Amino acid sequence: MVVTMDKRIYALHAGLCKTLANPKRLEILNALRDGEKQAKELLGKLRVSKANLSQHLAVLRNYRIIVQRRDGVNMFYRLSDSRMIKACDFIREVLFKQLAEDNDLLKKTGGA
Amino acid sequence: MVVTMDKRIYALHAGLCKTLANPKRLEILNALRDGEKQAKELLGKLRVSKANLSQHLAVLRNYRIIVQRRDGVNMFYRLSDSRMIKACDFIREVLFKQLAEDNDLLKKTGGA
DNA sequence: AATATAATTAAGGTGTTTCGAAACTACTTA
DNA sequence: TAAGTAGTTTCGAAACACCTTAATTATATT
Repeated sequence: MVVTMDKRIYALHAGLCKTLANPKRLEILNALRDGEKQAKELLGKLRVSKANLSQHLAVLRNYRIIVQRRDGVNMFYRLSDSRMIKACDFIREVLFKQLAEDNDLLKKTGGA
Repeated sequence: MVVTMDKRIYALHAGLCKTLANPKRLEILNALRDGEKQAKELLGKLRVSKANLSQHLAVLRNYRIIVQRRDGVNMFYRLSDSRMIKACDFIREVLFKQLAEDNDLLKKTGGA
């Protein structure tokens, strides 16, 4: 019983992580970092089709990473929990550490 | 030029996030949380085939989330950067918040 | 050298993700 | 109510991830 529970938690946890496993969705979350944005604004920032943006926003909405608000004909989106972007930031730090390591290696070997 | 750079960073960032986007890999990382473990031990904890475990470990190794050490015929694995598990923990907190919200909703509506 | 143990790699089938194109819905204003 | 703007959904194709089985590599023991 305990085993089954754990397995289900891991599946849900992985589901949430999946929402971060795409460059465009990361870009969306990053754009929403400092507050609410119109879908139209996002469309301007990211170089994506309207449909595709909407699809990615739907993924984030379905996993409740972002919340939607309508104002007339416009849709506004914002992050629903800042911990999600904190998680992103930790992972980004790991990435930069890796890139720094690669750079060190390159310098030491002189690219040979 | 700046745009291209950013796009590549997002792609690499997403790659790193992808390593978390699987229940079994999350379980592996969780098992390594408090120190090095033998592959054999992991095989005991997780209910996975040896080949499949090895594949998941390879993914984590390729993205340098874990590091490998051989001792005779045995392989030992450990986390290479604790920030990765911190990121996991933030996401897990978000998950538990969501589950709590669902539970509240259920109570309020009485399941009807 | 032969066998055993621990782990990895390869091949192949199945399911999932992603994206573009086209159709559709919701709201606003003339 | 017709047309316009903003956004969403559906469908199908290509790419990718995942798991199983079978073969392979690496080290240790007899």
